[in-house]
Amino acid sequence: MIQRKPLPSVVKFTQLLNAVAKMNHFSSSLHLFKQMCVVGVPVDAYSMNIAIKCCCQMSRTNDGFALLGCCFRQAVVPNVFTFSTLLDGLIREDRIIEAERLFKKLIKQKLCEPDVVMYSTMIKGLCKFGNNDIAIALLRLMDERGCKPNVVVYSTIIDSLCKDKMIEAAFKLFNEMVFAKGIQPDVITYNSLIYGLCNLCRWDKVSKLLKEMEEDVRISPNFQTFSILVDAFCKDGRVDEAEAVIDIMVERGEAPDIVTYNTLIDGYCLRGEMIKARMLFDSLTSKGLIPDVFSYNSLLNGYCKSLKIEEAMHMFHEITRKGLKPDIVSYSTMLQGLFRVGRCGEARKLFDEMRSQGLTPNECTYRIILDGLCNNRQVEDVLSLFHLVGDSKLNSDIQVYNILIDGMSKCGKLFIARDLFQDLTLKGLKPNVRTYNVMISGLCREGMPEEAKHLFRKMGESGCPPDGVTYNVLLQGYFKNQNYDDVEMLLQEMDGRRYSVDASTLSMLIDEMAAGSVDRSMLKLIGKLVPKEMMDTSAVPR
DNA sequence: GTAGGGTTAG
Repeated sequence: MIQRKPLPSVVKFTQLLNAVAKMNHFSSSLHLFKQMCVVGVPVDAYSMNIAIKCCCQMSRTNDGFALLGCCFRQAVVPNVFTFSTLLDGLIREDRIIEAERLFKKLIKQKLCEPDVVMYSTMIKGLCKFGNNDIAIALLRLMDERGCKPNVVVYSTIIDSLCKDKMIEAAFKLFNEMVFAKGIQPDVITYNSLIYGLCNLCRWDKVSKLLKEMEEDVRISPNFQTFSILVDAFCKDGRVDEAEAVIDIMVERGEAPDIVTYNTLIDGYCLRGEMIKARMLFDSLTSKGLIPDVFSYNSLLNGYCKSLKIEEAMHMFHEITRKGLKPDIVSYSTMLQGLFRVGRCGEARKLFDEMRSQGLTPNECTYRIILDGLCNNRQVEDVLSLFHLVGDSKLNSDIQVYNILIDGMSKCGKLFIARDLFQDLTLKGLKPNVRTYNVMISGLCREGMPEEAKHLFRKMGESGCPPDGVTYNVLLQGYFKNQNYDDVEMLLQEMDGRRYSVDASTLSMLIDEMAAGSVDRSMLKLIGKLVPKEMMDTSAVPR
């Protein structure tokens, strides 16, 4: 094109730029734009906007602003498209303050009149930063200023409310859109609502909404809708329902991809249903799909959790045989599995292999190793690793302290656990509820229920109120230390906060009742603390 | 005869 004389029109060039950009080849598109400038194509706002868009999409919004400068020099007048693109770029880069500043400046200096797209972009930015209320205020404002909100504007806010689990507010806005404004929802609006409902496990409402979609001839569930459902069902452990959704996808020609199947495989693995997981995995190739590292990682995790370490190891080697490369997750999963069955030597060898493959342990790998060593009572190794890592980012993690405090007290090194508990505050870390729980459990284990009680009382004041686990741990500690005087008060407090006893506490309580250490007057209270599921005797043969 | 905004997932 650039060799033709005369040069093709800027429109022809712009079509090319746009086509390349639409294929996500932003740097190529930008390169073409630069060449256009060099050969003297008279660039206009259209082509300029595509070039700016390319910069923004590559998270180089500053370069986009530089191009805006070029606009002014070449007497190309930026328009509402230009500014919307830049505004979107800032928001993509989480530069919300600058985005707000730009938006206000555009209005104040009348550089352009915001249209519905610009408002929706700004609203998206506000939502992204948790300002749903301000986003709604802007929705009202645009309406007042004579710019009619459309389905995109509403859907943006509805989606954000759904993500923040504010489902009632989302439906309020949805009803306003449909009934007060007469704006028809589309499949994206529905997908956001379905996602929100799934997240809250409101399955009855989900199916109601799906029916509503089916009845509306203009809208039908799409690939995304089904993906949301598969994912949500799996997360809630309802893997069979997820599989049914996949069957519907196949029927409807919305071919599930490898990611969809991986979700399902992972769902089975998390439930320990390894036979089903494996069958599904083995059936992938016949469906024309090739397992990726994620597929393997789910299986590794499943086999390791089911303590089928040989099978896990076999699949691990299979990754390389299939021409894939095990990633940090594959290695970390295998390490966890090996530690779990006490094969520390092999774990060490695998760790070295991992490093020789150029993989760097991440926070998760580090925690797995610390936890694994603790559980295998390798106290010296744990401590030397911890000190070796020193004051780095890896050790600025409350979870690391939780593992170590728990590990040390379980290995009979309560004094180390206590020191760690002291030290973490010095590092600017805040103990979370798990930190307190492991520390309280440790103190009870070593016969110090008074100190445990003291810590327990301190939790509320420290802005970290005890949870159900804390109560269970402390209750068990009181019995273990024959500290019967405090039991009743603790039980009453549990009842007041609607916490219940867990299975191990319950079995301990039963033993204590049999031994006569629980006063009969407490039986009613204890009864209230036993969750209904545990009372279910239908599974117990008579 | 060309440009900008909203949904899922490891």
